[in-house]
Amino acid sequence: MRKSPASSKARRKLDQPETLRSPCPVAATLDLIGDKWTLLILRDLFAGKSRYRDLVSSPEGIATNILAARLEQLVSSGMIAARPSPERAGSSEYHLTERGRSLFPVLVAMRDWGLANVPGTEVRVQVV
Amino acid sequence: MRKSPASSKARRKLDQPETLRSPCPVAATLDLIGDKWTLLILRDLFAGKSRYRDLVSSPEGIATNILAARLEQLVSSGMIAARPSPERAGSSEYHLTERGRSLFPVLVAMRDWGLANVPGTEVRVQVV
DNA sequence: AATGACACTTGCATTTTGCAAGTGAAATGG
DNA sequence: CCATTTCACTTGCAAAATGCAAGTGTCATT
Repeated sequence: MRKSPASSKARRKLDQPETLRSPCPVAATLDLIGDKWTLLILRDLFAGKSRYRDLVSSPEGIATNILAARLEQLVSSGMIAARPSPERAGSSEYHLTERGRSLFPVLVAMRDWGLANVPGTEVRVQVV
Repeated sequence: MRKSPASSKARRKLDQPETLRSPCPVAATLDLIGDKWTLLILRDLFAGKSRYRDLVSSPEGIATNILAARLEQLVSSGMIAARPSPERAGSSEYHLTERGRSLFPVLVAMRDWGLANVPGTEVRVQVV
């Protein structure tokens, strides 16, 4: 299909802002993942999904422009990598990098808190 | 000072949206804390801060209208409680509830990830 | 060749964020 | 007691982000 979705940046700093808003590691992490969708995309990748339509079809109903933008940010920040799809020429699959995988404890902590605190939640795919 | 900052809601559901966007506990947790400021406020409360001006003066420079709005949401969702301030009549101090304290593992996981992945971050207050 | 599916992009309305100034009440100083 | 300062916000508005719905280009299928 079209050009690579990943926009490689010269001397890329893994999409952290040019200057940190503070030296706090929590703040820096939030600057990368602190929105309502990014961790859900990572959740799905942990669960084995890899194609754009897999991610779009998750139950939360992410908007396609938001998904595309988040995937680009995740590639740019080194959490995921896009690989050519074996199924469809010109298309990509998305996979977690080591850096992305290292967010697993964050996902687990959020999953556990949600299960303990929000009635009506349940784990359906036992990954996170 | 003026009326209580906490807006008590009839049959309050701890500020979870009326319907979950999915049964996923990660999604439900993100709906409560998935922005760039909420966890930083909780971080400061874990660190022992309790007054509005303490929170405003954190290094990240939160906007006052955002801080007020987040405090209201946190009270509404049961993570923190507002108590009358012993220092200043009509003013409140904010303190973590049990529910708020149970977010500690989320903060720790984010702190640890940030320290490992974002150069220039460091822990200054050894709470999270 | 026509049609359908996929991976987005686009235009625009709505919502959220955040700046800067302002407000009301309490505390402080003279 | 009055004036000033401080605190805890609120307000108005501009900018940015979000998200709906339609559209586009390419690949796969019929």
